[in-house]
Amino acid sequence: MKTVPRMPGAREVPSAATLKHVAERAGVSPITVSRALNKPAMVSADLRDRVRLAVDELGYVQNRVAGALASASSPVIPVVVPSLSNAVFVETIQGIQEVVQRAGFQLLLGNTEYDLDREHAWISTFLGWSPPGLILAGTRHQPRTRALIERWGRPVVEIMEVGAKPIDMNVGLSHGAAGAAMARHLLERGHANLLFAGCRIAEDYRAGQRFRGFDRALASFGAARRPPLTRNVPSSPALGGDMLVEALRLDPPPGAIFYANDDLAVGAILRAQREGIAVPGRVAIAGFNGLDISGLVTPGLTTIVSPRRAIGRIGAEKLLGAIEVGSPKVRRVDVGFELIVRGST
Amino acid sequence: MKTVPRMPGAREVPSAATLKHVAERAGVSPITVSRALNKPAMVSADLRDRVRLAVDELGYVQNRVAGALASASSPVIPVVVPSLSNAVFVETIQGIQEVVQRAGFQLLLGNTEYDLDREHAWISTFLGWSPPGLILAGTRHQPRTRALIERWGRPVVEIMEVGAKPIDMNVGLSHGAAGAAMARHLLERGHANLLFAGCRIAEDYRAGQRFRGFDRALASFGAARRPPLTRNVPSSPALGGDMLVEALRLDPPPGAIFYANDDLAVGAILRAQREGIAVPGRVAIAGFNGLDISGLVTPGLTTIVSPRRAIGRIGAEKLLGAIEVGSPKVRRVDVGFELIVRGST
DNA sequence: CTGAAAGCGCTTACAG
DNA sequence: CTGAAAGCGCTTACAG
Repeated sequence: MKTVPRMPGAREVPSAATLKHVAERAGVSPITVSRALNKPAMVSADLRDRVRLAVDELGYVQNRVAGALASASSPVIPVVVPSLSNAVFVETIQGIQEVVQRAGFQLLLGNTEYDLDREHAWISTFLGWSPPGLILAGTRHQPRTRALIERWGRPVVEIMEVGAKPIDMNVGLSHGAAGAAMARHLLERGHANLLFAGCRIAEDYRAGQRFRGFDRALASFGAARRPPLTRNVPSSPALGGDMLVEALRLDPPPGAIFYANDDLAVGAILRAQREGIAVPGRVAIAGFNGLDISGLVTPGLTTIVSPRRAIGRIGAEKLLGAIEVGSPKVRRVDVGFELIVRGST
Repeated sequence: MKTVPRMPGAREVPSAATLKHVAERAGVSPITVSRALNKPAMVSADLRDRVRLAVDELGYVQNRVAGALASASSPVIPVVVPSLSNAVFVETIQGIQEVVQRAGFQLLLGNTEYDLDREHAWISTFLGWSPPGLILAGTRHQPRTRALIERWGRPVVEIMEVGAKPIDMNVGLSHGAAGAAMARHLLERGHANLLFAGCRIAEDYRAGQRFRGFDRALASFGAARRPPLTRNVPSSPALGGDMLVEALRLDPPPGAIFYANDDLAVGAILRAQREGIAVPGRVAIAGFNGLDISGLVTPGLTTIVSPRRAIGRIGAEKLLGAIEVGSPKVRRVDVGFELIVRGST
C-alpha cells in the first residue's frame, strides 16, 4: 500500500481513494462527484453513471468526517437514554432507529445510567459532532445542560414523559395520569391497603411521577395511603419477587401492589406461583409498560401499556421534520397509555 | 447571535466558540489549547488552568469533526449487530459500552436485521467516520465486505461465535459445542425423540450451528434425529408457546424440546403451565442464553449460559488494546459456556 | 514545554 | 447542468 509522505499535517496511513481520485478517474471535477453522490438529481444521468463506475472501481468510501466539517452538519442523530437494562428504552431506540435510518442518519448512543452529570457530558460531546438535532430521554436536565442546548439552537426532542416546559419538542405520556388510572382501577376492584413498589424512584423520576399520581388519586378517593416500598438497585424480575415477600410482611399487608414496572411485577407473579401465594386472592399485582411477557404469566398481569416504540418513532419523525423544514407548530405530543386488565387484579 | 458572513465555504450558522477564540482569551496559541484539552500532561499546570478557565467562560465545545479530520481518526467505535430485539445483543452492547466509554470512545450502532447487504452498507458508512477499529457480531460476511475491511487495515473484532478464520480478532463461544452439550444432557436424562425448535435459523446461523451440533451429537449417540421445527418470524415468548403446542402434535411427540433461545423456551414453560402440560413429565424443555427469567419460571428452565456481557467486554478490551499497541498475539478467545440444569429437564 | 505552517477531504455559494 | 476557489476547525510533526 502507498503511504503519504510525512509532512506537516499529514499522517502515516495507507492512502485510500478520495473524491479527487474518483473525479480524475471519471473525468469530472470533484464537485460533480460530490453532487452525484449526495444530490444525484442535480447531475446528468451520464455523469452520474460515470461517477458510480469510478466509485466502484476504486472502492471509494466517502469520508463523512470531511463532509461534516465542510457542511457543519453530520448525518448522525445522538440519542441519550438513562438505561439500557430496561427493555423500554431499547424498544424506544428501535423506534427511533427505524425512522432515522430510513432518512440516512446514524444513531449515536449515550447511556447516562440515570446520572445527570453524565448526561451533560454526553450531550456536550455529541454537540461536537455537529449533529442536525438531538433526542433526549426525559425532560429533567441540569440548568447548565439546558443552557448548553438552548445556545446551540438546533432542534431537540425530549421523549418519554410529557413535561412542563420542553426545551423544544416533546413526545411522551403523563406518568402521573397513568399512576392515577391504576389507583382507580385497583380501588374499583375492591382492593385495599394499596402499595407502590419500585426501584430508585428518585433517579427514575418517571416511576416517581407514577407513584405521586397513584398516591394523589388514593387521597382523592379517601383511600389509605402509605409510603412506597423502594430499593436502591436496578429493577429485575428476581427483585420483584423479593419485594413481594417483603411487602406481605408489612402491617397491614397490602391488598394490592402496583409495581413501578413489569419486570418487577412479572417476577412477583412468578414468585407467588412458586410459593403458592394466591394472586389476586391474597394480593393483587399490577405493573407498568405492557411487556409481551405480562400476558403470558399465570394469572395474566394487569398493566399499563406505554407506547414506547411509537414514542421513538414519533419523536424521530418530529425531529427530522424540524431539521428539514424548521420547527413545527405542534411542540408536544401526548401519546397516551392503555390500561390492560388481566387476572392478576 | 453573530453569524459569519456569506463567503465561499462558509455557512450561515451562529458562530460558536472555536479553539482560536479560546486561545485568544487564554493568551496562548491554538496548539496549546488543543494539547491542554487532549494531552494535558504535555502542558504546564499554569497554562492548563488558564485554558480551562477560558473554555468555561466561552462555553467552548470541542469540534470532534475537525479533530477527526485532522487526525484521521474519530473517537468512535462502530458496532454492528444483527438485531436489537434479542436481549443477548443488548447485553453484549452494554458490555462493550462499559469498556469503550471509559476509554473515551463513543458507540456508533448499526442494526442489520440479519441482512448481509445491510451489514455491508453499515460498515461502508462507518469506515467513512475514520474509526480506529470496528466490532462486528458474527464471522459470516459477504466477500466484498471482508475485502473492504481487509483493505481498510485497522483492528477488527468479530464477536459472538468463534469462527473458522477471523478477519483479525475473534471473541465468542462454540455454538456447535453448546448444542452438542445439550443433546448429551437430554439423552442422559433419558429423554427420547429430541426436537430442536427455533426461528429463522438460516439468518440466525448461530442458532443453526447449535442445531447442527445438537443433531450431530444425537447421531454420534445413535439417537433418533429429526428435522428442526422452525418459524420464519422473530423469536418471542408467545411464539415459543405456540411451537410447544405444535410440537406435541408431531408423531411421535418429542420427549424433549431444545429451543434455540430462552425467549422461546420461557414462553413454552409458561404456556405448558397455563395448559396443564407436565414439564418435564410429558415433555422436557431446554433453552439457550441463560436469561435471568429462566431461573424464575416453574419449573426452572434448563439452559446454557452464554457469557454475552463478557463477550462484549473482552471484545472491546481486545480492540482497544490493538488500537493502542498494535494487534495482539492472541487472536481468538473462546469464552466457553455453562450448562445450568434445572427442573424443566 | 510552546508555536507557525500546512494540511486533512470534503461542501458551499457563486458564476457560467 | 458543471467548475474554480475558499474555507470548515482542528492536529501533526518539526523546530526551538
